[in-house]
Amino acid sequence: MAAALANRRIRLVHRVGKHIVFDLEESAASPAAPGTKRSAGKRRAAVLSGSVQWIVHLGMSGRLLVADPRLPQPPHTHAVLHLASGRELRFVDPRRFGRLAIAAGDFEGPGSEPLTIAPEDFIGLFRGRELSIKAALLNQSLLHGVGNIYADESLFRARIRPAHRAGRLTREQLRRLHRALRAVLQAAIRAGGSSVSDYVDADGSKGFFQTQHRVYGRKGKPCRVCGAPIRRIVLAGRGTHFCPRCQK
DNA sequence: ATATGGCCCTGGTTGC
DNA sequence: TGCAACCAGGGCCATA
Repeated sequence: MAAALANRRIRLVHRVGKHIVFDLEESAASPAAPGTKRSAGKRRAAVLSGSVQWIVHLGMSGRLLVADPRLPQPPHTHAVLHLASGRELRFVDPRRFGRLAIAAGDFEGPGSEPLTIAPEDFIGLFRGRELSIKAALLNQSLLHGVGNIYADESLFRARIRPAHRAGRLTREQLRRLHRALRAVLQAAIRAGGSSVSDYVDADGSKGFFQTQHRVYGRKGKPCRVCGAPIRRIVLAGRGTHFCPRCQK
């Protein structure tokens, strides 16, 4: 991975599902550094030619931080990229659920993008499926980019029970869910994300969408719409929060 | 093909 | 107060 990243210019940083994608420019035929073993050159040529992407998944506790190299590296710093600016791009991840990878310039997640999928296609994703709508929302090969918080929040806003079988929802319910999911994701992005425990952006700044959560992390607290206590169950192995009165 | 559940991993919280 | 047990969760893998 280090060989694939060396001397590349970062052209663009974007997002595919939950993955952060760095598009890297082809290396400018940079001569092998003095001391580089020639024998390794041939095998690396395939990786080093053509467009390359660096793929980062933050998992639960991962952070990408741009920092002054004179600052001490925090614990659990697993990768450090030395930038031409003199600063460092650090990947820090205490729980090690994050992932780093190299792609050949064609990385795309398996699922559809919730912010751009057409309503009919969204409805079609769930047809005939017997799993819960909550589990379906978390399945990255159907939709990518939706995690536990935004699954719960969008189901609340669409007034749908998380345990409801995905394939038995009405078209109207799925249309509502599609709209709610888009609205939740857009609002969360505007707010800089949900810093429930670990998430920060590249400057170390926390997001603040967690102040707008209506069900996630509010077990036992009154529903902001009807006042009923928010319930928490486990679905698809994940904590799942909903209002027993508002969500049918 | 589809669905489910265990597992990884550490820091924060809870309970005694 | 101090320590241990427990819990959180995204994705991969084995299993049904």
